[in-house]
Formats: sequence, C-alpha cells, structure tokens
Amino acid sequence: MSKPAVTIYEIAKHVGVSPAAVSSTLANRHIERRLSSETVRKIREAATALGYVPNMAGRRLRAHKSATRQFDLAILTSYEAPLPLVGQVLHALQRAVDVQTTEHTRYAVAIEMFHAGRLSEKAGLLDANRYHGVILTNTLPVDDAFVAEARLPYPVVVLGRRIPHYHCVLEAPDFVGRRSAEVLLEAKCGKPGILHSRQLTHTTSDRLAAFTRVVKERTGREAAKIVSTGLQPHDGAVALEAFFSEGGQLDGLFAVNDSLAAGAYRAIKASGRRVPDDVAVVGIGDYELAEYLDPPLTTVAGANEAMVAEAVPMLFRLLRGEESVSTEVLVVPPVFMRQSTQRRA
Amino acid sequence: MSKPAVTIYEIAKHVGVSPAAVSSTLANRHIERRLSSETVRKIREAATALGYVPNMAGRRLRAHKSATRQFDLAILTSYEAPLPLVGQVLHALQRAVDVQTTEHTRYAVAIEMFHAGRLSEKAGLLDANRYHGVILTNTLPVDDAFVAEARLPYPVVVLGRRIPHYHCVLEAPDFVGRRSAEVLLEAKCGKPGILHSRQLTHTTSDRLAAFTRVVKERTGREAAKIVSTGLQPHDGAVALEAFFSEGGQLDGLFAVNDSLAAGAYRAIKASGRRVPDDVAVVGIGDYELAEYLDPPLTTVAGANEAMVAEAVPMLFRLLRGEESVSTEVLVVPPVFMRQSTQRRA
DNA sequence: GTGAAAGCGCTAACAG
DNA sequence: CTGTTAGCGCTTTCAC
Repeated sequence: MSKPAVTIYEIAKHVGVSPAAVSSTLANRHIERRLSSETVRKIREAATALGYVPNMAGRRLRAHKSATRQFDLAILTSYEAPLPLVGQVLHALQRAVDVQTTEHTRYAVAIEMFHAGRLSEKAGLLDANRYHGVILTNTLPVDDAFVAEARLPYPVVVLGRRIPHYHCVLEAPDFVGRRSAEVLLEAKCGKPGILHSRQLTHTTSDRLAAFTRVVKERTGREAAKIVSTGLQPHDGAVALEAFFSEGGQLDGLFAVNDSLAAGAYRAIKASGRRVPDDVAVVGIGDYELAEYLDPPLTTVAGANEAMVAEAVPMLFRLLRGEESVSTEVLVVPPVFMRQSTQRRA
Repeated sequence: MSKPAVTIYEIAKHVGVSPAAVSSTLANRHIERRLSSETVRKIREAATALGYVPNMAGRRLRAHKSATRQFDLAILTSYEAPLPLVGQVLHALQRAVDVQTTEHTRYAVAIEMFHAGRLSEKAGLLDANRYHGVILTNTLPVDDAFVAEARLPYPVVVLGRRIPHYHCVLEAPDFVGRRSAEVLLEAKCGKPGILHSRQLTHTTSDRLAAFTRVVKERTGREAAKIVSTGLQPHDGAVALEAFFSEGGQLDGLFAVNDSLAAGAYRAIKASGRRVPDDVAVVGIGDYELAEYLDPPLTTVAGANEAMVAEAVPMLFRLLRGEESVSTEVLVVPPVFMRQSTQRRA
C-alpha cells in the first residue's frame, strides 16, 4: 500500500543504467550525452511506468546559485473566502515582491487553501520547511484556536482577526457595525435590520454584535435579523423575500457584504418597495460594482484595502527579523456615502 | 555587491560553534540540546545580523519522507488579469488537488504573476526545478510568442488562447463576438456598438473582430467602437459618456466584460436613455452581480467555467504522463438571456 | 557511449 | 553541553 516515491536511482536500476543517464534523459540532455536512442526509450518508458515524480527540492538544491536567496511566501486562506479579499492580498503582496526582487533575492508567492474550520487538518502547516512567511486570513474561530495553540514556526501576519501570540492587523473593533447602524439611524430609519449569512466569521459576528447593540441603544428595539444560507446575491434575495413574505417590516438594511446587498436590492424592488425611500441599504465591501448598482450603494468599505496595506510591509519587516514590529495594528475603514441611504426628509 | 546567501555554516563559523548548534537553535530545539542561553543568543544575533535566509530546498530535501511524492503546481497569470478567472482556476485546481491528495501524494498550488507582455522577463520560468505542471493564462500575444519559442520544460495547459506546441483549451473562435452581435440584432438593434479597453488580449481581439464582422454583414455598416482606458466600471462609464457627448448614437451595446457593462449602464441612464429600450446591452463574464444589475444583464458567459473544467483534468493527465491527451479543446460558452436585451417590439 | 563521485544546505543521530 | 557525520535526490564534471 505504501509505495515509496520513485527516484532516478530506481529507474536506473530498473533499466540497468546509471542515475546520470536517467537524469540527463529526463532533462532532455541525452543528445549531448550521446545516449543510444534505445536507452533513452527504455528510460522514458520506465519513468512513466514507475510513476516517477521528480523531487523539486532535490533539483532546486542542486541548481541553487549560492548568491541568491529565495523567499517563499504564502497566503493561507479558506476556500470559502471572498475572492476580492484574497485578490487584494495577492496583488499587494506581488507588488511588494516586485519591488524587493533583486538579482540576489527572489520571491515566490503561493496560495494555500484550507476548508474553513479545518485548518488543523492541513498537512505540513507545522513544518518549517515550506514557507519563510505567511499571511493568514479567512479563518473561523476554531482555526484561530488551533493556530494560537500551535505556534507556527515561521513569521505570520494575521489579517482581520486577533490571534494571541501573532502579529495581527484588524479592523477597529465594533467600528463597522456601529457606523452602519449610525448611517441608517441618521437616514431616519426607525426599523433597521441586518442581513447576514448563517456562517459567522470572527469579523462578521463582531459587526453583527455592534450593529444590534447600537440599534438597541438608540431605538430601544431589537434589529431584525435576516439570515441567509450563503454570501451570494441569490442567497440575499431569497432570505429577504422570505422575510417580506412572512410579513417582516424594515426601513433600513445593513447587509454584511455587497453581494448580499445586491440580492437585497432585487428582493426590495420585487416587493414594490424602493431604495432608499422605503428601505435604505448599507453594504460592506470594496467591490467595484457597489457604486454601479441602482441606486449606488453606501458601503462601509470593510477595512480590506487598508489592512492589506499594513499587513504586507509588516510581513517583510518580520522576514527581515526586525525586533520592533508591533503585534497589533488597528485599521479604521472608510465609509462611502452614496444614494442608497439618502432619503427624502 | 554580490553578497552570497548566508548558510548555517557561515553563522556557525561567525559565532564559533558547529552548524548543528545553529540548526537546532533556529528550529527552537536548543532546549533539547541544552545549549547555553548565551550561545543561543549569539547565534540568533548572528543570524539576523548576517541576514540569514533558510534554504527551503535544503530543509525540504532533508525532511523528505520517501513515501510521499509532492506535486508543485502553478497558475501562471498576468497581474492585469480579471480576478474572477484566476479565482475560478484556483478553486477548480484546489478542488481537484483535494480529491487527489492521499497519504502518499501531496500537492501545492502557487500563483505566479507576470506583467502582461513581459512574461519573458520572468525569472526561473525556464528552469525545470520549480513546478511539475502549470496552467498558463492571461497572456498577451508577445508572451505567447515567447512561450511558443521557449518550450517550457514541464507540462503546461494554456487557457483561453492557442499557443503552438502546447496543450490548449479555448473558446470556440468567433463564437462570443458572433453571438453577441446576433443577440443585439435579434433585439432589433440597428446601430450596435462595442465597448472595449485599449489593451487587447488575444481573446478580446477575436471577439471584437467577430462582432464587427457580423454587424457589418447584417446591417451593412460599421459597428461603433468605444474604447476605454481600462476594464473597470469607471472606465466604461467615462468612455461611453464621452461617446454620447460627442453626439455618438447607438441602440445596442456589446461590452467586452460585465464591469464595463455596469459602467455603461450608468452612462446610458445619465444621458437620459433607458436600458434596454433605448440601448440594449450585452456583457461578457460570469460575474455574480450581472444578474443583479438593473435591469439584469444579458451575458455571453465567457467560457471560463467550461474552460477551467477542461483544463484542470487535462493538467493531471499530463502529469500522469498519459500519451493520448488532446492538444486542443474547444469550448462553447453559454449565453444568459436577461432583460437588458428584451426590448418592446 | 556510459558510470562514479562530489556536493548543493540542512538536520538527526551519534559520539564525545 | 557541543562537534562530527551521513545522507535526503539531483545534476554535472570527470574519467573510462
């Protein structure tokens, strides 16, 4: 059952030649080496037959130019993550890497994905032999607990949540939930509600809690909670339609991302209501389309961009071994006021 | 100027201890080894002072369990690429990798980015010591020429374009441009135009050519060409506003992606026109928000999803060394008819 | 035409 | 408490 990985030695033995012959054949250097085409054929055949997979570590070690140092960086994120965030991190990281790359310093950026809540099952995470540094994001609380316990043996910058013992960049706590509530209340909404998905990340529950708390404080009643099954526009539309058809009432909606908000727009319009006059809407996100919805969506931007702008240099400082890297950076996201919350008096 | 990379040997020499002491210190095993805290301190200091960067190839080779084979896969894409496509590839690849991962077979997925048109400057591309296999996409024609010439020394699946000597998955030529034109003509548009960005990928020029050709054939006149500076909604809005303010006329618009279409919506509405009655709009893309624009956007989906579904298994077949992998797969993208092209008769 | 051998950087086992 | 040594898989040079 446990078939050991095949090396060029096994191939060599199998064919009856030397490892060097195999190596040059597989690198297509058999011509310079003047191997007989018969040998070449046999070697190639054996390689596929035995299921040979080259060991890149071996090759790279051998090929290593001692003048260059190579940094392997990774973005560690869950599959279930919103793509725009991962993309932002990726682009910011690549841009930084571009700048830092010199003749003697190279970088590689990888994306490692895990299933939300099952980071601990991810193989190789605790090995110090894969990455020089990592940006970790889109975890669930279970994952955070695991990471806090495990103490990963390489520099880690955690994005969007706080994990003890790690360097973290996160949204100022409460800010998004509170500002969203305030925006709706300032738009004279007396019955604000919140639309979120069933699965709550650390960040989302923070926002949810702050929003409902502020609404409670200022209006004296509970904010309506509309729970969707996912984070796509469709999920938002379905959830809000159900809410309306069960007689639910609201005049202000905080959607925990812009996709849900887009879905909410449709449900609101389909029910004969108008945005913002009947229902004002606030979303979260930096999605490029938010401004192009009809009406343009007011968005508490989510601190993604600002967080990423902090996290990337932080990672490089850690890589350089700087001592004085702060362990927690709080970021205050911008709010983009647009027509979805501008109601006639 | 050329400072060679530091190894643990240099650190050892510098501090006056053995490499093993350095190794265990850097791996935080100095306690088991009962190193004096003084030595540990000196080693740590020397490491940062000399700018030590561990060689992962060395570590991994050493740590290698001979029972496991590791595949390193990469998505090779330009920075300028639309994120959704890269995300689709990434997710599809990760899903496949998840399934294929066993106790004895591990996979790593990386993203390598290059600047569109400058793939040839990307270091290490021609080395056979980084990746077992690659999915290449979002190239410009110059890049394609380079790749065709270079013959990358590992399996490559090319996505969305045809490059000689490589395995390619691409959209059926002409299809998107032709269908978009037909959709507009069927919606009784007499003056269709096309909105695209200045920078043309292989795919986009194909679409542009097919669209204008079909329009010319059926209406006898040239399609209006509206050229934007970028691919974001904003760029589309600006370009179309300029077109209108210069007295341009059209009653049907083909936007080469959904973001441009969203921007176009705004310009159309701002000019007092309505979608679809004054201007019918067709976009390209699989963006989740297309359906949630107002009115919902008719989209020729772009073959992304279908292409990815072909490309990923193809890559694995190549990795397995299968002989019979077809070198070209053509994919026909679905068309989603929505209200942006449903005009009153 | 082909094989033997050295060594890339690292760490675990062993020997003091 | 610390040093020496072997060897992970691979390729390149040298020797035959």
